[in-house]
Parts: sequence; structure tokens; C-alpha cells
Amino acid sequence: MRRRTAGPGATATIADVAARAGVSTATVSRALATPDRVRPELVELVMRAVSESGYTPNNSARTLRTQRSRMVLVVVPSVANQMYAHVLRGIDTGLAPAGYGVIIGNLDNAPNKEGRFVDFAFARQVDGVILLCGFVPGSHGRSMASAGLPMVSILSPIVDSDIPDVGIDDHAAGREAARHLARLGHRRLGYAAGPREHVVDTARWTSFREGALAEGVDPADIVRIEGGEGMRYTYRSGVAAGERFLAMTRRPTAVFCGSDEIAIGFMKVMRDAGVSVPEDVSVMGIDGIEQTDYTHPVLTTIRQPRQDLGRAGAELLLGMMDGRSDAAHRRVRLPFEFLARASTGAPPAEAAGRISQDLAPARMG
Amino acid sequence: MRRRTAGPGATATIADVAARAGVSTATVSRALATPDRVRPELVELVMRAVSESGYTPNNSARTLRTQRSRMVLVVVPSVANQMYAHVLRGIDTGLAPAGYGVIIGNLDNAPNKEGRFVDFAFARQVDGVILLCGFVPGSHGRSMASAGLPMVSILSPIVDSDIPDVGIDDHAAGREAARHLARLGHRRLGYAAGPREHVVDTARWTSFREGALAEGVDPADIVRIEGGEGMRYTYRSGVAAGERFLAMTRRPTAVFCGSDEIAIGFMKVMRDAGVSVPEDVSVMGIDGIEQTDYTHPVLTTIRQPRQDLGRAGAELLLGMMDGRSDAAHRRVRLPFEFLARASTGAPPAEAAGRISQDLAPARMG
DNA sequence: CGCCAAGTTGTAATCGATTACAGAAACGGC
DNA sequence: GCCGTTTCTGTAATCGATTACAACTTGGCG
Repeated sequence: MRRRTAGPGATATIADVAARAGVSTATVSRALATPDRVRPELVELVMRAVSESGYTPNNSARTLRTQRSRMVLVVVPSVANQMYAHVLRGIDTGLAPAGYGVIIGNLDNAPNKEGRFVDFAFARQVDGVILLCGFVPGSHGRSMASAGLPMVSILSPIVDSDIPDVGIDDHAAGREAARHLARLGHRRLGYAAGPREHVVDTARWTSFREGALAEGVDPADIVRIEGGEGMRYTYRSGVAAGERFLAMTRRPTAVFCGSDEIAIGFMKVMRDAGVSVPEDVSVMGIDGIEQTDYTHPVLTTIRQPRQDLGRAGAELLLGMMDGRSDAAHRRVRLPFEFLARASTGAPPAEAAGRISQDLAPARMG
Repeated sequence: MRRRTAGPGATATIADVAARAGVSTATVSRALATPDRVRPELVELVMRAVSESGYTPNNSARTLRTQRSRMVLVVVPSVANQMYAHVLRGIDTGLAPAGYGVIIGNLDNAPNKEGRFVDFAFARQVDGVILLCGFVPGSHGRSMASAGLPMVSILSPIVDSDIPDVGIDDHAAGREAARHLARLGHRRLGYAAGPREHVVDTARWTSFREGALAEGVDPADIVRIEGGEGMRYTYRSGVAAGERFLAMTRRPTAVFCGSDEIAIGFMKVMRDAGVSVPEDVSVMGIDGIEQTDYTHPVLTTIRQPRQDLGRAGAELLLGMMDGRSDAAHRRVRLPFEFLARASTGAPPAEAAGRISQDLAPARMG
């Protein structure tokens, strides 16, 4: 049997290193993994041989033997989305110290891409999965859940499952948004919706509504403004919602948007239509992407600890992959931060409840 | 030898499938890879056994044997950056049809993270590498270039190397920016810089300068405004540049920013300082991120075909990995799109050349 | 000096796929 | 009916690591 010698360009194998150091492959492997179980002189020999040959263990071989790939699949609806991108970054910083790498499963908001990633799971290409998409991917009747891999969801709980999740308290966030707007004096509230049937959107909408009711707002004056089919949490969704808003005969005086991007799209339509924010309509978002610091007016929003969410999810998954099933951490809630800024203010005088309504005729005359 | 039977939860191996179908593992492998070389009845048998057992080939085993991982490493300075995120998306859509997955190498703008990804390359965990970072990662004196993997760069050429790259013509872009501003009447121009020594930034700055000179602008009136150390192409870099701009005694009347994010940060500072855009100062960016459609005023910019750049890079790499070294494609230049919009306009009257300067004293008096 | 335990090292099995090679079966031509 | 070719299938080698097990050395203790 002729062994390929490690010439320049060719990759050295453990056998090359063993030959060069004059020891067996087992010793090389041990010298690298458990140096305390090998005589110091040999460790030294092996180390020299390793650096001389530029040896890096072949990952497939190691994975095949140890049944651990040290890779994690992150399933994300869209990498191009600010929010997901930042969470992804947090995940990476959380996994890196443990030596785990990230394979990105970009759904691109297209449902037919799930199959590829389901295969990744069943092919044992990853040791665990982090979902940012709010559901468990599946295709051809085969769910990723049945691959038997540790799984964690971030940003959204997974309904009807016991998959641990990390996120903020979306209900509290929705209620707080309603409270903020109601306390500014608003009595007609709108919610510029994200994707229909999405867990997070539903949570935000229902709790916004609850919060508004709790503040004594008339149920008929809490409206959901749809953003259009398949537009998800995008600028364009906000644009569509803004156009619907303009077409309304009895407009809300304040609008809570299902995401910051929606809010920004919404504000753009307002500006173009000559409706000023916050004088004519208050607008707020949620997520707290960096961009909200640079809008005009600066956007009131609820900041999610994006990076921390990612890191916490990563650490939770690491624990599960190590077999430490800290049942205590099955539902992690991190605090959000309410940023009351310039895009929300008191309602216009003619819409501000009974007292102002009395003044309204004078203003009109 | 006792074989683990494929119970629920356990992953089926090719041996399980072979046993169930009553054939050898070789036949199973062939039935899946080259069905035309196996008797139809057996193919049928195997297919049934596969779906009954939920078999998915183990990826490490396959990779180890075939020496192809069907994975690509994408090294990106920061996943949280809009521009890179969109290119990444293009890469993914380009690679997916060929069955390649993406491993993300997020440098996070921190130089010490390179080592991890260099190891990925040497561990043969990927078949190819796409660089968005403008340089070849390396650590401990070992460059990723010596791993002998196909490599492609997107967005930036790699100096002193023959690594193929895909991008726009940054020199043409810089010149066109200068031309646009000069033809609007501007005679004092600024460049809000990106990271020092970055190839792309250098290209944009030098060509902007060249373009301005070609339009007859006085060399002394073309200034580079630094954004601050280590801030790269960020909003904060634009804020820093904006502050430096305000501190200048003889301000440019138009500023070309090294990225859209810089431009947005810059405009924020202008607004807060009561300097209006474009009346007092014209501002333009480059990249063409979606967000520029939602700024006020809408940002003049140069749109790079982000997604197409990613896809083109992916296809170039696919060709190299398949051994088709189309030397013709070693430097791909895609067209950019100049978007002249509301953030750039004529210079303020008192700065518009000789005639206006004659008027200036009258104004002061 | 003999024996047992502890410490080292090497041999070879193993992970799960692909594929070279050989053998068997089927087929056709003379 | 025999032989060569084609088509199909199975056996076993192979990829490159880790690690169980065996073998050998060394040292301590009675």
C-alpha cells in the first residue's frame, strides 16, 4: 500500500504525521486530544511533526467516528432581514467558544426550501438546530423534529411542541405599546400587521388589543391594518399598510407596527402624503433595529436584546447537545427595553377625546 | 456482528435499507445514485425500503469517501451588515440548485476570528470559499490560500493574488459620483471615508478624486473626511464624519459617502444640526440598500446588484469546483445603477463659484 | 525476586458511505 | 451447444479519524 506523501498543496493525514514522528496514529491522536496520557517527549515529537506537515484533522473522518459534527443549523426566514441577522450574530458568538460552527438555512421566505435543511438534520450533518422561523421545517411529510436532534427556537415559541424557546415576552410588549399610546391620549388605535397566522404577530396583535381595552379604549376603535399577502415584516408591508391607512375614513391617531421595518415603510407613506408624524399620527415599531436611531422623527420602538437572544439560544442548545437538559431553562424570557422617542406624541387636538372635541368646532370655524 | 435495527428515532443506515430490501449495500447505493444501472424491480424495492426506514445518507461518511463535502464557506466581515447579508442571499440562491450548502464565517469585524475558518478549509470541511472581506484569512502564519481550495472574492478584488473576483467597477462608480456632483455645480467636494486601507474604499476615494479633477475641481477642494477608527462602513462612521464636517471652517457643499450607511449617519447629524439636505449640503451614498428608499430626503446612491453579485460569485465558484476553470471569468464586472434622487441638488447660492462669491460680501453686510 | 498495578504504546476495529473488482447470469452469434 | 459480450449484483477495500483492547514496560511492595 503506497501512502501519498504530504507534498506541498496536498493535505497531510494523521498517518503522515505518525510516520514523520515515528509513532502510531493512535499516539498522534492521543497527543493531540489527551496529551496527559502520552509521554511528554512523544507529545513534543508529535507536535513538531504536526506543525511541519501542516496537519489539520479531517473533519468528516472525525465526525463519522465520533458522531459529532460540531455544527449547528440555523434556520432563518431571511438572512437579509436586520433582526435575524443580528440574532444570527449572537448565535455565532455564543457557539464559537465551544468550537461549533454555523450552517445557515436560509428559507428566503419561500416554503419549498425547507426540504434541503430537513435533509441536513437527517444526514447528521449538524448536532443541533436553532429555529428563527417560528415553526419546525418539514417536507414530504417528514418533520425535522423526528430527526432526534436537540432544537431551540429563538424569537418565537413553537406551538404544540415542547421545543425550548428564547425570546421576549411578546404579550407584555404588545400591552406596553397599547399603554404607551393610550396614556398619550390616543383613543383610536391601529396595528400595522405582520404576516397573518405568525405566532409572534398574533401575540403582538392580541396583546396590543388587550392592553388597549384595559386602558378603556372602545373595541371598535382598535383596528388591524393588513400589510398585504406574503410581505412579512418588510418595508413594503409597511407601505401597503400606510396606503390602507390613508384610505380609511376614520383613521386611528396612533399606529403600532408589527416590526420596525413596517413602521419605517409606514412613515414613508405618511411623509409622502403630507401626514406628519407624530403631529397627525403617532407611529411606533418593535424590534429596535439600529436603523430606528436614524429615522426622522426618531422611531419609538421596543428594543429586543437581539444579540443576547442569539447568545442565550446558543447556550441553551449547547447545554442540550452536551446532554445537560436543564429543564429549568425551557422557556427563557429576556427583558425588552421600551424606547419612547419622537415618533409618538399626543393626538391631534380634534381627536383627543371629549374635552378636545368640544373645542373642535371652534377650530373648524 | 449485531446491527442496530432502525427503531423510531434511530437513524437508518444503508445497511438497514439493504437488509430490508434484501440486497447488498452496493445495490442500495447504486439504486439511489445511478438507477439506470440497476434492475428496475430492485430499484423499486430499494426505494420502498428507503422510504419505509426514512433513510438519509450520512453526510460525513459520504464526504469522507468521495472527498467532496458539498459545502462552501462564506467569509463575511459582519452578517449584521445589510450589504453583505444580501450578497449572502444571492450566494445561497446560486449554490442551492447545485446542492451546495453554506457555512458562514462571520469575522464580526474582529481579526482574531480568522483562525476558525482557516481550520475549516484545511479540515476539508468545505469544497470552496467565497470571500466578502477583501482579503485572504490566515492565522499563525498559515494562509487559507494554501489549503488548495477554489476561492472567489465578491465585492472586492484581492490584491497581489490571482483569486477571481466579482464586483462592480468601483473606479467607474467613484468617477460617476464626482461627475454627478460636479455637474450639479459643486466645486468643493468631500468623501466620507470607509475603513482606511480597505481596497474598495481606496478605489472609491481615488477615483472620486480623479473624477472631480477631470471636472475641473481644484485639488485643494477635494477632501477626505475620516469616519473614525475601526468603524468600517457603519452608521456611526457616518455620524463621526458628519461631526468632523460640521467642525470644518470651509465645508464642502457635497459629500460622497463610502457606503449608504455612512450617508444615513451623516444625514442624521446634518438634520440634528439644522443643516438641510440637499439645500445646504448634497449627500450621496453607494451600495443601494433598500433602506435608501425610505430616508428623507430619498438618498442618491449607486446601486450594486447585490443579489446578482452573490449569484455570479457562486456560479463562478461552482465552475471552479467542477474543474471547469473558465479563465475568461477571472474578473467579473457587473453593471451598477446610478440613482440620482432627492438628497443631491444644486449647491447653495453663496458657494456656487465666482459669480456667487461676488455676492457673498453683500450678504454678510 | 516475584507479583500486581499503573502507565504507555501499538494493533486493529469501527463509523457509514462509495466503488473497484470479480463473479454470475443472460443473451446472441456462429 | 459453445463462447464472448453485456448486464447486473455482491464482496470487500477505502476514505481518515478515534478508541477498545492487548501487549509491553516500569515501579512499588512484600
